[in-house]
Amino acid sequence: MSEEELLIQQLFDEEKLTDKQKKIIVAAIESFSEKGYSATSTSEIAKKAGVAEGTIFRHYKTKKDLLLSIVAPLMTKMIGPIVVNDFNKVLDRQYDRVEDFLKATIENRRELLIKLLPVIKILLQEIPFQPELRELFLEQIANKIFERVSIIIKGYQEKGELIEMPPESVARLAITSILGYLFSRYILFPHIEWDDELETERTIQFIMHGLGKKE
Amino acid sequence: MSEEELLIQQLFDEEKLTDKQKKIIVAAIESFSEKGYSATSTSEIAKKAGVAEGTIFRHYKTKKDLLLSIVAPLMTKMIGPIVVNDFNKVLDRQYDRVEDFLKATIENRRELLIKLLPVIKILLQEIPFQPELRELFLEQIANKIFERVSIIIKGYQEKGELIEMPPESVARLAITSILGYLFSRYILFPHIEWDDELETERTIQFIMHGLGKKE
Amino acid sequence: MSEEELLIQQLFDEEKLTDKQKKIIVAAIESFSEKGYSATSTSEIAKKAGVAEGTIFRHYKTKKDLLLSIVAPLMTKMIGPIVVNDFNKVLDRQYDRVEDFLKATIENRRELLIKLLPVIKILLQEIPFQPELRELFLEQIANKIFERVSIIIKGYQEKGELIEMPPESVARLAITSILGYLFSRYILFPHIEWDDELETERTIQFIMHGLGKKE
Amino acid sequence: MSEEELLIQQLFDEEKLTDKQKKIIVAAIESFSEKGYSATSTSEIAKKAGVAEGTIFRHYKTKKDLLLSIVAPLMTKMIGPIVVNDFNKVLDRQYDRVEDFLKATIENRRELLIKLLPVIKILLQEIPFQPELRELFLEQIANKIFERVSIIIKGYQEKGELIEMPPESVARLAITSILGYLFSRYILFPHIEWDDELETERTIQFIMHGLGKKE
DNA sequence: GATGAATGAGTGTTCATTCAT
DNA sequence: CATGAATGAACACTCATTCAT
Repeated sequence: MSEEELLIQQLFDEEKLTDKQKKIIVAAIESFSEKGYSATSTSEIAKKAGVAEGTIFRHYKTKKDLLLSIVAPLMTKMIGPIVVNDFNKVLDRQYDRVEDFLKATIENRRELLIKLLPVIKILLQEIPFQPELRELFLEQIANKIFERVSIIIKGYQEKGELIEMPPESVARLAITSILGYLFSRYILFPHIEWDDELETERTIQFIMHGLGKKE
Repeated sequence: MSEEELLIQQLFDEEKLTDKQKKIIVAAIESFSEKGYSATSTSEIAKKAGVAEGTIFRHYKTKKDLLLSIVAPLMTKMIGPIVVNDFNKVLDRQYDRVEDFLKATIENRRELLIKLLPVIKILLQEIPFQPELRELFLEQIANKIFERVSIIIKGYQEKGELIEMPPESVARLAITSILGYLFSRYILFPHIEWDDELETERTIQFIMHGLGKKE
Repeated sequence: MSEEELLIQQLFDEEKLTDKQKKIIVAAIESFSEKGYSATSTSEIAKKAGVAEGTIFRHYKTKKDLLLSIVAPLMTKMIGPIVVNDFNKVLDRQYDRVEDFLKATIENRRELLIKLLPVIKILLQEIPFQPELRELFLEQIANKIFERVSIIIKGYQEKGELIEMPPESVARLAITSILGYLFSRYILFPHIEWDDELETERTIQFIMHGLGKKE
Repeated sequence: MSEEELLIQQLFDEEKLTDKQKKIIVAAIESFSEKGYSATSTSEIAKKAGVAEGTIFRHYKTKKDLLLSIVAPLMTKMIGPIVVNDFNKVLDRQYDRVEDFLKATIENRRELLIKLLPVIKILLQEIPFQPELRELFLEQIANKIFERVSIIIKGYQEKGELIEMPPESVARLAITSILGYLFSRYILFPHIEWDDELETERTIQFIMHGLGKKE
């Protein structure tokens, strides 16, 4: 729980959350990611959080409000820094090769990613059904990231490190490969033993060189 | 509707479905894929199908039963043939190069895939929450496909067409790339104009050669 | 089942019952007496009887019809003979003493009573809730029996065998004692070992001499 | 209604019942005893109680819970005092003769019994179908009462007031006679005019001396 | 005569939300 | 602020009954 609380503070610290609010958020994340948003009842969240049912609605006008208040900061607070911090390093030529950039990005975000996995899962699950979420996502992620990423990609393309292909396609292929790994790893086959470092390596190798054998 | 009916017949033909049953299935697929399984009520399905609510439960004991009866045939009827028909062609050396195999597989399944997309969407959405579904999926797909695919992959690896990498990893990377494309194409950004043929080509190229530039 | 079938024939023989009808009756008796009339569904009866749901309603217009068709013959066919046969024997002075009459009546009806217990249980359970049943019961039993019994009782009273008390009260006390025994024996404490003969003896003794010690 | 409210308070006073809870209980008792537990719907109770249907389920998890919460106190609160208060008086030799004991017991409980009759009716009706009820009944009544009653009976037997017969049989005969009277009086023939005092007298006389004439 | 698909009102129960305390 | 009783619409599901086959 205290592990989760840290995550909560990382995601939600700026707005001052009361103790009860934190408990509600933690409980909601747990339930939403386990059973899905629609299949989770507010009373269940209240019970798990140890607060009265009414308390939830004092802080969040509706259930959907609660969902948004969980998922929105993920997009604004989490993705933002990645783009700004990490990408700037790339733009500052700190990584000569794409591999190194990818590796570094994944590496120093892995722990955070795993911690955030429940929230990411909620986000991915609900994006198809919540127009507000989709729009928020498109504004915050798709556009911002693609904008930045395009520059990076173009940079590497100019250096001859990446093939000529519209940056959006490059981004799509790279990102879905990484998310595909996470999906297989943590949602489809969580019970299998994974050598995470090796499999990350392979995923990066795949992104860079594909499956075809070089002769 | 008649388009959808064709799909229904393709997926469900063996069991003789009554007229009302078909209408229920069509309505359920539409609603489940639009709003999600949990957020769809049986009364809504009944209204959309133009039948009494009781009629649903005469044919499907529970709501979950209805979900399974929609999604299960997708796995047994759809994936089966792909494995058996297409893969046999590969084993029979009809495709010399992996590219050709991938292309042919995607190409002649594309229409079906698009038609089945709502059902696929339902499947992907509910797998994380329905243990029965996950198990069914693992039995029907993961195991059967990986078994077959391993042979094919090993074959190409022996021919020097594919890099040395455990077949499971190869399969995972290839498959998630394809599904990632479909997810981006039809779920995340369905409103963007896509040049499907070109993007398929790129996805295959990516799978084969990655993003790194050959010099 | 063949045991029960005999009972069915005894109760229902005159009207010619089809095979299916018999099965319905047997199933209904079993379910009604196990779970009560209201808590038993017609579909359940149909399943237990091995007939289609519609078949029940071909023979019995409504569920209540089915109930009445089970319980009514108990009153007309069962109680009738007791009154006519046995009571006539008493009137014919075949039993000098009340004890002997009671003993003989209970004795040679015991097996039948036990077999009919499920139906009796249904009758007792539903009398408070079904006005039709209550009226039928009052007409068939209360009035007919009390009429006859009054004569018998008056006879024994004149012989000085019974105390002076209005015959209705005498009848009530005697009958509830016997039914109270059956209720304790078969409904409240069926799992206890009972010495039936002894306990019947005691019940009769109680009816005749009460609990007070003669000095 | 205010009459019934008194009853409610007598049965349920210890737990503090809200106003709505009382109304629900009163309505449930009325409906259950009029139509039986299974034939009564929760919506009907809600309507009669003037509360929302959801309110019932806030206080009682299930419909059966409501039944138990009505019937259980009858056993613990009603029967308990009888056993403790009245029986102690007997043990304290306050009643020399069994008749006096029986008379006093019935007399000073009659009003309460009549008020509780609806609840008693529910109890008697549902005992055959609700295993929980039967067990509760056996624990609370059968065992506790028989234990106490045995002592009393043995006491009177030693004094030569009661015949030699196993105390359980004595208890069964006495109790079913009293209940048989109540059943005839209030359930089977409530519409007939009864001289209650006289009929109670007769029932006691019957229990003590039976129907046989002393010469 | 027998079937079982079809019905729609009704079942017990849960829901998100409100509001007096 | 926080509570939890209260709500009534909605929920998944069952019911007795009908009727075309």
